[in-house]
Amino acid sequence: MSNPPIDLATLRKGCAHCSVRDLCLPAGIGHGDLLRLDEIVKRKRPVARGERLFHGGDPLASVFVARDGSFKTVSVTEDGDEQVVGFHLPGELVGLDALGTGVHRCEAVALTEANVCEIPMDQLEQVAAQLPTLQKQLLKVIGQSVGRDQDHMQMLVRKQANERIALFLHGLSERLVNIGQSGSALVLPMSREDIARFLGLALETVSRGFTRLQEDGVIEVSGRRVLIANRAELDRLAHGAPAAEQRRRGTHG
Amino acid sequence: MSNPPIDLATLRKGCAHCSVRDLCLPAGIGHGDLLRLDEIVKRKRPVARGERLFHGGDPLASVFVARDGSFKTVSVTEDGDEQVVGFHLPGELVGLDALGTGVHRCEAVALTEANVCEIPMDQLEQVAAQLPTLQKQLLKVIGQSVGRDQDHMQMLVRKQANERIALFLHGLSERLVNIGQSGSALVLPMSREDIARFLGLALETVSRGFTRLQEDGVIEVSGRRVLIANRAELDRLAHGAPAAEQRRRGTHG
DNA sequence: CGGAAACTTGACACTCATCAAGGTGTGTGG
DNA sequence: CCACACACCTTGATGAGTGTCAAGTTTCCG
Repeated sequence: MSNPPIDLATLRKGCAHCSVRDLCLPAGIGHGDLLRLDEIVKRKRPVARGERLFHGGDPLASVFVARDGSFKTVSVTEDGDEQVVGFHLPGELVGLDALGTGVHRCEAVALTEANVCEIPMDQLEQVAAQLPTLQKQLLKVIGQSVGRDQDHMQMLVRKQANERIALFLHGLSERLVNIGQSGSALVLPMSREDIARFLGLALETVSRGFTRLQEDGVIEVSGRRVLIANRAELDRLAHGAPAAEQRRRGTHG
Repeated sequence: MSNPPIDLATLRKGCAHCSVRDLCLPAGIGHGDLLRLDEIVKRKRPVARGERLFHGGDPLASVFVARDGSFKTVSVTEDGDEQVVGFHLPGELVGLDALGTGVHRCEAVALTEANVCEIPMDQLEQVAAQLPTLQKQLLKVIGQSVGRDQDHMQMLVRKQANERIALFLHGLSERLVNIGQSGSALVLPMSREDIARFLGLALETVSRGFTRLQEDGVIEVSGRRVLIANRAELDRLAHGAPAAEQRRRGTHG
């Protein structure tokens, strides 16, 4: 259990120097007030792949944000199979599922090694009550989380598997751009099975969908590496249009 | 456009006398503070079936709560077809979809004639900043809304249409009990088509699902009137078990 | 290098979307 | 009060899409 020096350096850095500060709770908060927030943020040592931030049934104690790395939240049914409720990139709050009842209904699992901030909920509420800009920003990031959930539903109501997959890649790419990463050369942090459980599909269907998109020249896939070769076409597919190939032949107009 | 006297009487009543006060924003707020909240709540004249509280693209001005009656929120794709994002019963906040961006991504349509409260967002934030219990309750009702969205996803990932339908009835019944209505003799405020667009199914599939549940003795259906005849069986179906009939014969153990 | 996990591909059955027609109920106007 | 129109719901037939089972292949990590 040795701490590599890089950790200590990272741990010392406050929100002011964080790469996702403009997306996260600190966004729009003045320098002085930021220190108030900084005080209650716990910067934890790296979390290993597969580790959990909380389990289903845990009482809501803190919300979490990854500075880097990503998470999935899964809800485990009594029969033991997992549903993936969401994927969380850096800057996106994790743990809001417990806001309603005070008890987590999901568990948050690290998809990669990750550095996270932990923010105790009671302290967050206290500070938010004193800093109107923080309160406003808190509502905003919660709202963004609601927006992602609705995007998720938009995928799930699509009846065609390929539409769901296209929409998934489309949205993920968009979110990666938001945090300053490439939107066309992705490395998926999650497995095909995770994607399947996120999209309500069989994992084989996801695999076939990726293959199909590659055959159609929309993406290039190599395991978890995905290159978006034809963004316009991906967008079209995501919005429910049939593949371009078919459009020319059949459904013209 | 005459105002029947019953309206005036209703309009005068504040949160303190509202039937859903324990579920809505006033929950847990002391009598004195409640008056502060009451001041910013606008109680509007009844909304007719089919009327909209806001449209997609509208800037977030207010959030709404029905005192009675129900709403759906739908997101309209560019191709013009609707997806039903949620159903909203009395006491459940409507309009939170705009929290993230400040712009509504859905539109809220009255399913029945309804009486609603309108709460201007800027004033709500101001008052919440001054009343910690209100801030806390606001987060809670938002969290409950997030929870309902996750319930919605739980339906959508189910691969069997009948599971989705069973889960839908199960959840709706539960919510009706919450607002003091019968959980076994429901009158659905929404059409089969609305349900279909909510569940990601064809409307015919929903209709057949209802028929099937009736044949199996789980419910009794007559148009929008639904009687839950065998709650245990409904719960079982909702949780992914095969129908009891089949269980005895085939999948024993 | 070996083993396990992750991913791909194939074959087949079954569910469900779709198209089409008929039935039920409700409200409006004669 | 009846008749008509319209929206809503049910039912049937059929084919396409996808889940499932079953091998294989690749990648990753120890």
